[in-house]
Amino acid sequence: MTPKTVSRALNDAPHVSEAVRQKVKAAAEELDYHPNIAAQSLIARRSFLIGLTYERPSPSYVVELQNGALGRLEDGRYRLVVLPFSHVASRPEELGRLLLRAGLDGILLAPPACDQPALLNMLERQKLPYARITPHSELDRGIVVTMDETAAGQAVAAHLLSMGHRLIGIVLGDPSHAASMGRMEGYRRAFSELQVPIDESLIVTGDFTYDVGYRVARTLLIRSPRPTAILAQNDDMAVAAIAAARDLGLAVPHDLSVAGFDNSEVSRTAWPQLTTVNQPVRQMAWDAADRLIAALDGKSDGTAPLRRDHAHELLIRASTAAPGAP
Amino acid sequence: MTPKTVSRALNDAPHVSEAVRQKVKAAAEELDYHPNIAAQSLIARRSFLIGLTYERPSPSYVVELQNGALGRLEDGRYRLVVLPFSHVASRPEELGRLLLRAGLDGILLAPPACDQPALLNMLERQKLPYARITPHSELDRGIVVTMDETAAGQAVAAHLLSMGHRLIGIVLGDPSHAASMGRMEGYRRAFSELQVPIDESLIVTGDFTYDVGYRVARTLLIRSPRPTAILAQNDDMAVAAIAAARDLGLAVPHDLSVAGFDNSEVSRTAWPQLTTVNQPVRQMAWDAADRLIAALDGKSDGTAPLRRDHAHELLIRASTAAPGAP
DNA sequence: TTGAAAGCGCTAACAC
DNA sequence: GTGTTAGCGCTTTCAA
Repeated sequence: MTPKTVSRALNDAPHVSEAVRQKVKAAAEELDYHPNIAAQSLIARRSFLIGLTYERPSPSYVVELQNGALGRLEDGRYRLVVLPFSHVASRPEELGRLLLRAGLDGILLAPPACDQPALLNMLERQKLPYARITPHSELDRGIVVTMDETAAGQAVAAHLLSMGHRLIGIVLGDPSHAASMGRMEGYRRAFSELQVPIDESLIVTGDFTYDVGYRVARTLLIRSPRPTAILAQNDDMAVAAIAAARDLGLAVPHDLSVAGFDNSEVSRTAWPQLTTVNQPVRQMAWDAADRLIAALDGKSDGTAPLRRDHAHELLIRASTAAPGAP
Repeated sequence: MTPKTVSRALNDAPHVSEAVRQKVKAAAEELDYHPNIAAQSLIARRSFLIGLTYERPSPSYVVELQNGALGRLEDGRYRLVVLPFSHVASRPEELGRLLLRAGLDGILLAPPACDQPALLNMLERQKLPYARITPHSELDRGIVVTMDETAAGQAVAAHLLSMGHRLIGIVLGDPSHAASMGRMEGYRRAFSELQVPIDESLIVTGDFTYDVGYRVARTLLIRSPRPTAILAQNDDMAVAAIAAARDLGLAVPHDLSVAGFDNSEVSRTAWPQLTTVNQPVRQMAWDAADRLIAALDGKSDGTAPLRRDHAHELLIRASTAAPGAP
């Protein structure tokens, strides 16, 4: 019984008698033997490691992202390495070096890293395959999984307008996330469709966090005339807007309607429950992992499109109503 | 210039002239050369991979855990592999096999995996080092980072009792998490210290999730006499209790005080903000990673205790008040 | 169906 | 300070 025979038996390779295979497997089990992955990787020229890069957004987003990817990886052949990285926009090469040094077979890029051309250039130069989750620029580059943010933004803005709101405060997210601009563009379309002018002074900038969201929402609510609705670019800021309203003695949705974005956990546990947009993060992450792995395994049939769009879903809940509604 | 010289230069090993070292590094930079980690691992007999295992609890807990560990790993030498696993209690050997096959150097175990003796046995048999985060049994086994759940439970229960509550509903978490029992024990101590009897019929069992929390909290609130306060074993269930109260027309904290556990994001964004207990998850995860790595690098000085306790912190916020307070 | 030899990319140990 | 040799644990030839 030579090493090679054992190798064949354990890997279910052909040219081994069934009897030998059984005996080898039994012995391996008995001895708690596990092949050395480093040695296998050295030969295969693969690490069986997939990276996931994102930038400190809300916990629920991160977990959805991870669970989506892990769902696809669950046969255990590939392992998921998490590589969060802050301030990508100001130092894309640094992230690139980190990723290239991590010995990955492929990488899943969430916003805003997926929108850094300098980073994509580095990865391509080193032939490190990547899949981009909801990028907003260069949509033809690499494997892309998207949701039409503009259409989603338009849907939620149209919802508020259709209920009669005209003075609508807008709380933008971090401007370095392209999602922010895409959603804003959707708002503009909804307004222009109804020929309602946008009051630019009612647009304020947050950074997707609760604390900053609270502050900027408050500035909107102490204005006169006061907006009757607030469009927040994510749920955390929308919840913050509700808190700011409450602290000013305003009732939601009677005095103020609030809509969020993301359908995060907090949008359901908030009170009133948030009207928001569901971004199928989990499915998109699964899809991205699926196609990245297909590419790594050489199984992409070449005919599959590189880009795939997932649908958004407007979830109308209790935080929005007609102005002054009971 | 032989391979070995290059190796020495790149690894900042001694016995290389500074001139050569510079030249080698410049060339490596120029060629985007990165050493093959698999080959290095094969020699070093280390993968430089740390695993993190947990069971689908709240997103904020998971992210705190990861960020704590990643904070310690940030020099990039070690990488973090996430390995969530459901229903550990019913199949610990399956998780053990997964971990042993993942080629890890060490593993961070969060609840409830950290409390599975069968799992610990497997890891020890294979000499896979581990660190346990807030275990509740066999506290002398391996590297342990804990918080005294009983003391924390006692603190929060004492808080409610001291405000005059006597009819207190208790919403337990998943009984397979030992934390649940530890916290309950703390509640009992607080009651017995004041010689207040516990009404066992006011104890209900949830599973740490919002949805089940809502259901069981509701059963408490439609009882007569109705409890004046609810002790929930985590924040998600506490928020659910608030929602159930609201849906029954009860005001918090006027008609019902609610206290949670965990100081999760939702405890701050809820309304009213939750009285809760801060578990320093992030610091504990950092500490666990720190000591695991010290052990892997052979740098544990042998004098450091294997177990380290972190302090809890009772956060009194707006969801608790004296019974009937305005 | 099985085995022997060679080598994946790197570095420890030992010359020089 | 630098080079040579050997080998980490596994699998791919190719031969038996």
